[in-house]
Amino acid sequence: MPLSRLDSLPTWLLSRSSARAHQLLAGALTAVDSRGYDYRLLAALEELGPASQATLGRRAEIDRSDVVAALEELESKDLVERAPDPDDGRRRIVTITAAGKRRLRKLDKVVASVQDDLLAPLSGAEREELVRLLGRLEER
Amino acid sequence: MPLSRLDSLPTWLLSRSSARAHQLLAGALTAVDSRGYDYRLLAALEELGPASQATLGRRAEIDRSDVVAALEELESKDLVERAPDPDDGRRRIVTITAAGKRRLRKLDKVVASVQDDLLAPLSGAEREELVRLLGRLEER
DNA sequence: CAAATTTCAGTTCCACTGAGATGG
DNA sequence: CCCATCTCAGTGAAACTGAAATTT
Repeated sequence: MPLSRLDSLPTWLLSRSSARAHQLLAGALTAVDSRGYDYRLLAALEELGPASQATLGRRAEIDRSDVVAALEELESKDLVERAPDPDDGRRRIVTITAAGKRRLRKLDKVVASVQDDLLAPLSGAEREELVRLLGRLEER
Repeated sequence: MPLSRLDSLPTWLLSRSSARAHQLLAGALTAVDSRGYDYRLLAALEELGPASQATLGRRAEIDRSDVVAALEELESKDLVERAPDPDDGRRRIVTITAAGKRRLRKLDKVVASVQDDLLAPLSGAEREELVRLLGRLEER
């Protein structure tokens, strides 16, 4: 029997797998008292080095309003520090702390384990192919 | 240069492509005065034939509470009809109307065009492979 | 009695918009 | 004057929860 209309729709399949990924991630991250924004911001910070909130938000693809709240929480946990940029009064420069780096290491492990869960039905070659194809989708 | 941490994460790639898919779909559907729930419900209706609201909701993966509101709206546009099930007083049987079928044809075209937009960077063989891999993810 | 269906009311999360304040 | 940044307040959609009423 052929796949039904819905079950072969790429948008439907993407939505389902993304929802499942989100569910796995959210569960694993809240179990270690973090949220998805935390990992994305910390990872962006390590990649970019100290950066303005706007730059971080663009890299982590988080809305400007949400960046404010998420960084406030990270700062309250001493995972990042924020200081005014001496060269540009509009900016606040965000820096990852030592505790932030340790947290990022921890989250790296958690996130890697979620990838493994999610991709369990696929072989190594298939996982690479999936990543490649999804990456190609971003080219426009 | 290697892919950065975020850019090669399957969960991240899925989240991005799903968000883009959702954005394309929502835009295209609101342009024809529909929403995502409408298409999923109408498609499920055509696939299942007349069905109870609960059955429809399970097939279209829409929460029981949201099914009620979405069907009320479809009924107000005369795209579906609801009648009590004579054999089971708990159920309301939902049937697609002629206008509903026409709307579904229209939405099929809209949705197909969104798939094409979304998958534009991929060849035909790659599209099939992507669908196959995403389908495999559901096996657990 | 247990289980399923429909419905209502309310919550939570995410992504976003608008606007104001500050500064380049 | 215009643009970028940071912040706050609020909006809207999507997904869900709890509970009640009805019926099997």
